[in-house]
Amino acid sequence: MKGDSRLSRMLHVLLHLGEQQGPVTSELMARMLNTHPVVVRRTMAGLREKGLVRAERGHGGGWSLARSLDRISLLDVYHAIDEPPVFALGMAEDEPRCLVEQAVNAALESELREARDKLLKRFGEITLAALAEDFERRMRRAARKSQHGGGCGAA
Amino acid sequence: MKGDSRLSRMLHVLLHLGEQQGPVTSELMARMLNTHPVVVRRTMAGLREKGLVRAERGHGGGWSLARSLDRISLLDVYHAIDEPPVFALGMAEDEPRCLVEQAVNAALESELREARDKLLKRFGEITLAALAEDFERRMRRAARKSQHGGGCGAA
DNA sequence: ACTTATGCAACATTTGCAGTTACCAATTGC
DNA sequence: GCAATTGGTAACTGCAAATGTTGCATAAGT
Repeated sequence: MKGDSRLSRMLHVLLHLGEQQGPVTSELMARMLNTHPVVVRRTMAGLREKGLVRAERGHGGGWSLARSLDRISLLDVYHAIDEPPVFALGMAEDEPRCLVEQAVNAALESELREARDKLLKRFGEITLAALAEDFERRMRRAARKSQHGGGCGAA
Repeated sequence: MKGDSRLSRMLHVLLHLGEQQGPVTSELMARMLNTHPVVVRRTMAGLREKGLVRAERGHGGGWSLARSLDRISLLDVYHAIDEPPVFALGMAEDEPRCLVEQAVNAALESELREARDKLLKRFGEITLAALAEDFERRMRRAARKSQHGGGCGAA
């Protein structure tokens, strides 16, 4: 595996939710993401708890946005998926007795914390509406070259 | 495990190498790192190939620095362990057909690339000698409070 | 020769995300 | 009421990467 793709996937389906109006089923989302409905529900559960989306059960049910895309930032989504580790790099021990290792940890933790803080700050400044705009640009550019619409194969 | 600890571990043992003069065996290093000699050899192999350390075989052999600590940066060590992934976050697909996903990937990749570049730039500015200085400070501070020396349990 | 080391391949273990199955709960339509 | 649809959740499997472990070959000192 190349990493935790939950953030990437949730951004993807949220943008699709922003396009379609009316609820979208986990089944359809799963086809968009090339995965399985249970994976969708599992990950979307966090977004529901944070109030980013709503889920309706039963006939005609599915997922819909609880806020407009310009009120959702990448940081909101990151929080909603439970803030998984940003870095693959880690310390050998968390509270080492060895003073050498303490010095190493202090330096690494300081750099990683700063990098993480800056990254999350940037995430906080980017809304899903901005990503949707970029998508529209790509749509228009693609439409000029070929003739088909630009959605997912599943959409 | 909380992440890839190879960078952390290599920094740790390199600082110990800087303290002791004369070769240190993988056996002893393994005790410093609470691991096994083969893990040490496996990871140190990269540093050897990059010319950061030397390994001598046979009686009285072991590992020693090929450069002084002020000529080794965190970035050098990162390169030497083969540049493992910095982030735990990744994309669902590398070359998606869906234009929505392309927009998501473009935004995420751009932010992650920038964060990585900045982090590695910082790594390039930090030498192991700087970490060793911080260790010395911790040593003196600990010596003032208690009576024992400040090395590893294994050292 | 014997002992001490590294070098290296092969295999087992662990950890976390992803995939899958199964069953329950809620809601709609007949 | 009953069947069909859809989310909620637990439990299990699959998989990839770092780590742990064993075994054996190679090199160097005594």
